[in-house]
Amino acid sequence: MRPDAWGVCVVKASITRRRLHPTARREEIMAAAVAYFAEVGFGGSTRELAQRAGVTQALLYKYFGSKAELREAVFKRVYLGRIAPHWLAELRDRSVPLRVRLCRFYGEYTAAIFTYEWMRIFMWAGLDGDALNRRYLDHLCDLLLVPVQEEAIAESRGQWRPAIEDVWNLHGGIVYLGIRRFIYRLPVPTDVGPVIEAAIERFLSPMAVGDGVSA
Amino acid sequence: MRPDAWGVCVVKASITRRRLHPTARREEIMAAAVAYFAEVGFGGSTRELAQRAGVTQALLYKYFGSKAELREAVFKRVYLGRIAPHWLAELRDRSVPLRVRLCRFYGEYTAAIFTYEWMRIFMWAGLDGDALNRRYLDHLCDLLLVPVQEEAIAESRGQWRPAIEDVWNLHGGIVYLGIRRFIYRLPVPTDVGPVIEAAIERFLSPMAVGDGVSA
DNA sequence: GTTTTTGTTGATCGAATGATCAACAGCCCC
DNA sequence: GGGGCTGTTGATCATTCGATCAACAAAAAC
Repeated sequence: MRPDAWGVCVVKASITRRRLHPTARREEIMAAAVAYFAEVGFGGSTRELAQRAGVTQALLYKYFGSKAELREAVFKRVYLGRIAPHWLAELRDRSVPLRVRLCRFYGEYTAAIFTYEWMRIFMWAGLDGDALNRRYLDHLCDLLLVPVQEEAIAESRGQWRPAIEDVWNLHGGIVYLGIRRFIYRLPVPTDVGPVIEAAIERFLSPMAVGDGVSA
Repeated sequence: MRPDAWGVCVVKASITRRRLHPTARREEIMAAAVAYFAEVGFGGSTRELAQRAGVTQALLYKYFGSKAELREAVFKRVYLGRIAPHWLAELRDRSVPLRVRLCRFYGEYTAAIFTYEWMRIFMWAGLDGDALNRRYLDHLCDLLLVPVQEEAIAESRGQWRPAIEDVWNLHGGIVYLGIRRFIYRLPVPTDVGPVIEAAIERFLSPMAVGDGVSA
């Protein structure tokens, strides 16, 4: 392991020993931890993590009191600030057709969460029964899915009243693209835009029925 | 642990020591393994598994050569025979409206896979990068999703040609119900039937456009 | 250049893990 | 009811795990 550090000089193995500012070192460890735990889950060993971070295993405990603490830090890093504040405002902007609003929102949302790290850590955490996971989805529902539901009712002038489960179905169908790609490692279209737009079109299809008659 | 075995008589702890037929014992271990690994993943210890199965840890190795072998047996148990052969025939039966066929199929399909064990073991295996996982989904796509696509084209007399990604979107939206319930442990409707029917209705909505004109 | 500070390491501990083996004991057969 | 087959157990081994600590050395302060 780390064959590059064992090139010519075999005597002094600690060539690369560098002293970093605690903030920078902590950042390096965090980055390695996110990548490592995303790959193998939180059952991964602190030793291999340390090796990937280019430090000793003992050093991890100078920055994180325990493995659980490191795990929590990884969660916070992955979850925090993942929901952009302007998404709600965009979803509520009734000067724009709902179809366009939804396409924009899910374009940005999938751009934010369709990453190897986010998708997998979220799933590992879900299986582990972590509370942060549930809290994130509850928050997502209250903050974004319910507004989608309300905007659909508003745009159809009350003629179409989708259940929240219909919005979850739209959401799930889209998120499942990321699950197929990053969890199951199946091939999915590189550009998910058209697929998402088609899904949104179908989601809004009940609106066209009442709309055509009333106009 | 096993407090019931330590009731009055403390001297002889092996009261419950029973000799079972190898087939029966193997079955007991398998059942315990499916339940245990579904809960905690394959990182769970053989000792706790043995405890739940009511046997010693050493006995596991009389029935399975290694933990990996036991794991494979659990996979096979969970995957094998999960896709009912008559589903394809039902999906192909053009004497029944496609909407009805899809509702019946996904009613039976979700009844088959929306279990704690199947959902979670499938997800653990997916994150672990197991090949069986990918093979199952490839098989599912070829055997059932492509037929759904073809039947949609046929029923619309070629007027609507959904992409396979549209079928995946339908599928994902439905499966996501099980993910929310068994992976994220979120509340979902006890009767998912109406939700699924609504999703199928939206999936088929493009058909209504061309259909009304041509008739 | 010397001293001080502190980021970093190698060694190590106790607990838990997968796996093995001789010894035990329940069940079948005569 | 007494052997004998074999399902089952307790003890044990070698690793690996998370976590700790004194000792080292690179950067900062003077």
